Amino acid sequence: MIDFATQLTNLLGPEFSREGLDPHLAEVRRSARPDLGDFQCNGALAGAKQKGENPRALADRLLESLRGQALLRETSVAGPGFINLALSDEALAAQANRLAEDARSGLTPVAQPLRVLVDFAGPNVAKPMHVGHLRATVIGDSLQRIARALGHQVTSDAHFGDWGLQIGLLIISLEDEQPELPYFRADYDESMFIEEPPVSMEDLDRMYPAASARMKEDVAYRDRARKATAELQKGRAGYLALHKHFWKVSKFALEREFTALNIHFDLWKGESDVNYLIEELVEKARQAGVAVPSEGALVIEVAREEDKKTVPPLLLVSSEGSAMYGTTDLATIVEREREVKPDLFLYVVDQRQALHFTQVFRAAQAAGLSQESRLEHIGFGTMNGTDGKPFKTRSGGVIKLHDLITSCRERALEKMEEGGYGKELSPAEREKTALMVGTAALKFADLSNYRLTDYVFDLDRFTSFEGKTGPYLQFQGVRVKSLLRKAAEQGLGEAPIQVLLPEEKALVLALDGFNGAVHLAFEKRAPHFVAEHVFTLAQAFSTFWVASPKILEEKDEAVRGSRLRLSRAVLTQLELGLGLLGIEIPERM
RNA sequence: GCGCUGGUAGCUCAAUGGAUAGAGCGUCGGCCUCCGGAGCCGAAGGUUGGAGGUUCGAAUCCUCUCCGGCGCGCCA
Repeated sequence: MIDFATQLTNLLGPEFSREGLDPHLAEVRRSARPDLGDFQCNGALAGAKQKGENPRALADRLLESLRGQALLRETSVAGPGFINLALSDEALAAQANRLAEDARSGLTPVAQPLRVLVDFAGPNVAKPMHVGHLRATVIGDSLQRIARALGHQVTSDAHFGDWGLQIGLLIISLEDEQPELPYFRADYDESMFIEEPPVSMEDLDRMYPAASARMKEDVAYRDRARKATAELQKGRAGYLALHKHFWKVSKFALEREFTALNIHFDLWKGESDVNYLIEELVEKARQAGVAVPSEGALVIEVAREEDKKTVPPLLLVSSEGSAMYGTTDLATIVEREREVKPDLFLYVVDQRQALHFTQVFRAAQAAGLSQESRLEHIGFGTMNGTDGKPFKTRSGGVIKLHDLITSCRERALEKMEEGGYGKELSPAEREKTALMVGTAALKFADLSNYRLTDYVFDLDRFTSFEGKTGPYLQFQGVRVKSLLRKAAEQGLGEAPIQVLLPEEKALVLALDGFNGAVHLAFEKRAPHFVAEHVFTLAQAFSTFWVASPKILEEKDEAVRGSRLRLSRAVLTQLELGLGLLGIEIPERM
């Protein structure tokens, strides 16, 4: 099925072409003036400008052959040359029924599916996920869901940060704590491997910040860490064994969070997985003259004449001989080009790393590893506390994602109990629902903001069951589920949708906007368009709900059946739309 | 210093160069013999940070400027 905006655009397109104008000018959108029409087209204004004629006259000619179209009840030209289009009742009803029958709720796949690689979350070894990871995770997951829904072939990768200096730091930190471990022996070999990990996640969490802080003041310590890093990368067996331990311990802890958030990755590749490619990568770049020595290191120059800013070179090999952040990113591109062959790479990473990605993408182009045009950095702003500053605990520490999820879940449970809802649920179900509601609060709050803006985290506001929140949207879904459940119990069936009330018309038009919202969200790589749509839909439903009270008691079977079918269509779209944001609707709450 | 971002209602945020800039919260006023009222309807509240410019038309594009956040070679 095709949404109204597209149908109308397709109708007007040939008319613009006939006038010798670009059919793109025919783009039709929802009207800003519902009193004048359901949809509008502004193309006559720009078109008349090109032709040097009166826009109203042009608009009139464009509309001539549209008269008598079954789709339209009325067409008119207003103001300087706005084209207003009003839909016929028949068209509205027909579209409503098509939407209700469509399991995809009107969502159409893209004409040209792409292989899309989504790199997001980027959790690190030894560092529990904190609030900073929330946005990357939630936005990245939503983008992968949206891309899949549109028919793209998506591969998602957590891109585990398990390489580089942080591992070197952990190694020397552990060496100081437990020098007796076999992994530090120069003659270590695999037969000495001990299955039991030498550290717990708590140990890593304690060691890393301490070592990181010490490195900043203690130059000798930093050099030791860098040396350990270089040795690890060169394949020192004992260090590789430690790396394996760190990796396993960290991944186990991280998966707990991803499971709670209902987030899935196709790949859980780490930076260490591309280490085998680095030597060849560096050698080729050096031979091709792309990589050049500079201040003792090996770099790829990426500055360009047209740059307004100075773009520093990408550091390929440090003076210590170790691969850097950008190096592993380049190697990762090589591996992805070989194994996934993406048409599009999306890197969902904090906006503060924009410069880094500029460097990597240019270097990838320069070294012939990929095409810059296919590499995209999807940046995002930070999550701040109610004081407007980056979100911190009272003592000034970083809040762990796990604790954040826990407090959302607990608050959701409190709200449910406060309102006396969910009483019929078993304690286990209630806990499960509370987690669903809590994560919905967290995700919707994040995804309803445009990704590049910073936003203020306010637990009370986000977990509120009223207003523009995840729980409110779930609640609307729960209401419909309850209605449909009762209808089924009473043996009340559906019937073709009739659009009788203005609230029903508004609801059908809202439903019809889903397809456009999802496509726009992917084009802009901005899930908030979906969030916005779902909220608009929920509001339209609520208005309809009040305008057509007691559907179950409606005596007219056709009217009752129509409203039940319309309600079910709403539920389908709410579930799909919220699903694109990674939010589930419980049966009861 | 250079660059990237953001600045919209009291607060938190939307708005693919289009008509009268919209929501949520808060405030004020309505609607409960209600399928889940955690809802709905209405009102007040704006020189879109400021100044120029482009355009038939600017929150949106350009220039300058003020304020906040951030980034600028051996961390990731």
